[in-house]
Amino acid sequence: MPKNKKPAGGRAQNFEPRYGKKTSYQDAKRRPGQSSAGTPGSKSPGHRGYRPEAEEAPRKNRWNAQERAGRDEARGIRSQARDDRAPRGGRDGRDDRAPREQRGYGNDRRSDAGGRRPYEGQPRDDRRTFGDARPSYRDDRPRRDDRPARSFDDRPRREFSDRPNRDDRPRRDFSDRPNRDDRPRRDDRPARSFDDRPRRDFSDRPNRDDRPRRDFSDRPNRDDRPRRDDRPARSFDDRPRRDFSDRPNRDDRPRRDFSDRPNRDDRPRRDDRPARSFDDRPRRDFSDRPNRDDRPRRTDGPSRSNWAAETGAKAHQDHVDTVHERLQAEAVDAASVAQSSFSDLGLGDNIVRQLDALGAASPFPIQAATIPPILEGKDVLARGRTGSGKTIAFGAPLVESILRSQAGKRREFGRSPKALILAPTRELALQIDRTVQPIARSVGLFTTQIYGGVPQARQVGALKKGVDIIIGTPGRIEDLQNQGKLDLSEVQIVVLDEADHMSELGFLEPMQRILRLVQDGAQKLLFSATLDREVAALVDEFLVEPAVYEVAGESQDTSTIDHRVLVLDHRDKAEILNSLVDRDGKTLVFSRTRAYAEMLAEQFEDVGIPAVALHGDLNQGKRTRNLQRLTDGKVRVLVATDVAARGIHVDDIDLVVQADAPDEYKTYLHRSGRTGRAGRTGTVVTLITRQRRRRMTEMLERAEIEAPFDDVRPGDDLLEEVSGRQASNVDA
DNA sequence: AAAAAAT
Repeated sequence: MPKNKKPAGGRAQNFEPRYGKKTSYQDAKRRPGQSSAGTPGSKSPGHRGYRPEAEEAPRKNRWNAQERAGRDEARGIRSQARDDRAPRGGRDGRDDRAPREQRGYGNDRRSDAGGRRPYEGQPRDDRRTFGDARPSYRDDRPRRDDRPARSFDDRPRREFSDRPNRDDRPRRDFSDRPNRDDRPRRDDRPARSFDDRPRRDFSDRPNRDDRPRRDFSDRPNRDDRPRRDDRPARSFDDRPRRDFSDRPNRDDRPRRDFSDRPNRDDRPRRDDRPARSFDDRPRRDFSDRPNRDDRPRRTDGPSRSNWAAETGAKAHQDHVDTVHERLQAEAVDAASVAQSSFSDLGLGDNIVRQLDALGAASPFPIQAATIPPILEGKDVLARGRTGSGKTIAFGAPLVESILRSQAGKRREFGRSPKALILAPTRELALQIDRTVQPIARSVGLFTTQIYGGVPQARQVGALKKGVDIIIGTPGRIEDLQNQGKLDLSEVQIVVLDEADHMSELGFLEPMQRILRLVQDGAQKLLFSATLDREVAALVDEFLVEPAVYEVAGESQDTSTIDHRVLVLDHRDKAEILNSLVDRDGKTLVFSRTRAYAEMLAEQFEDVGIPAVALHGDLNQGKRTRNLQRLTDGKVRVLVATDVAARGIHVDDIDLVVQADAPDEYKTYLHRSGRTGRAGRTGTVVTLITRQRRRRMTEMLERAEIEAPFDDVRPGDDLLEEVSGRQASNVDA
């Protein structure tokens, strides 16, 4: 077998080599089921918080050298795959190209056929070494197999990002970049901030007001749209069919949602529609389920509000208003909870102090709403707008509850976890841990992260010592559970962050398997900014009389986000993207595919805009590092797939660019929610081609977002205006 | 299409 074999079913776009991969030699030494903790590399530490510093120092250089070699190798592979790409120095290397003004990428590139790659190549002499000198890594790389103690597998990869001696390293990626320091416009530009902008600029835009709404008025098939009834359930495309197909009494419903809604066009009715479609439904989901009533636990709380129950329908009919179905929720009036403190809500002093240290001095509305019922032990569904503070809303009461349940008990070595927090991406799991861990530590509880893409040893080691709260992603949690290294039987509280996403195809079944492993009486908490009927499959099986909460009056039009849609010709897209991200603030660019995300990051680099990518084809170390570089401000542009759409919090992202429009309104809401967090302002720009206007309009309707559409060409002042730069010849 | 376990 060739040593350099590729995975049989490997992905076409493997941008990163897998360092942690075991050789067949090592695999043969290890028996299935045998812990890897006994292998030489892991040194199974004897206590939590073990830092292998003694042997780490010498190892570090070796690993870094290897990493560099691997990265260069990856670059070689990549440029071979796209050998017509303009080659130049590596992303981390010195940039010896001409100054950016001479390179230019503005209107002068209009003639460029295709417009995708504005820069045709300079000679790739700065990379020649990789082509010839690479065989030592690629073909006969003896060091990989011969080294006895493979340190990569068991080392905690993530420590590289926060290692103190990282800053001391001489190889600084950005400090010696000429084009970064030289850019004068960056520092000189006067107050690029959004505050002095006239806020809503669409109102006085001539071309907008004058437009006679041509898109809709003269479209024949929109006014008399007969196709609507013929079309096979158009708006359910993005929802999992399973909810409807296998429910017996659902099939009987005469598709009321669409057949009796003829007047979508002249919808003034929207606001006066009294009760959203849930009230007339027979509440079949819960009342007649046999396994629900039989369950013995927590049926003692009669005051509990039911989901989809009459209690929820009272005060917020005016704003419970989406095109899509929503869960009926008990709205919490922000004003009514404004006076409460975390102490009032039932949290202990240590936790309150820690929350204060985390910057949460007083509870946000969603926190005030959910903390008391969670402390009471209720199953809770909560919908809180992006950036509204959901992590603390479940994290703090979870810690308090576990603390109370453990009161008087000593922390035993090897105890099984008592709480489980599940997230759809590793980055989100990490981020949740960064909030929950300090809260837990403040009362002497321990958390650990259980997610894939990193060696298991450290995670297993933590579990062996005993952990109270687990935060992770489904795959690795199931994996360790199957290996017998993780016992979920004592879990008392399970949190599903981004619960609607976790109920989608592909996630649902792992979630069901995991939830079946925890004790029947465990408390379940489901959180998401877009909580909807999609969670029904999980709610029906696992939740008992859940209370549903949302914050009253919290709709998208009260948010602090400006939404824009730019209509462009496809051939102009690359150039327009370049000018959109050429700005001072942090910009997050979304693409639909990993390959396009990677390509865009390179494209931006090629025009002198430092950018990194975040997607599932990168190894976890690179994912974590690239996200951190945006957080640190070492790079201002991150191009990501929807791996970054949900939950990820980076301070001060003030522009989100959707290079590919999302297909689903919920995706739009989550991507948009990476900006405008905690009351800050932000702009979301979506690029579409002309033929997509109608789809885009419909999606925005579902999202309840108003956004002006503007035709745009490269060089238009509108681009600078949208990206927050001062337009030269536009009078404010 | 992406994400989530390695292999």
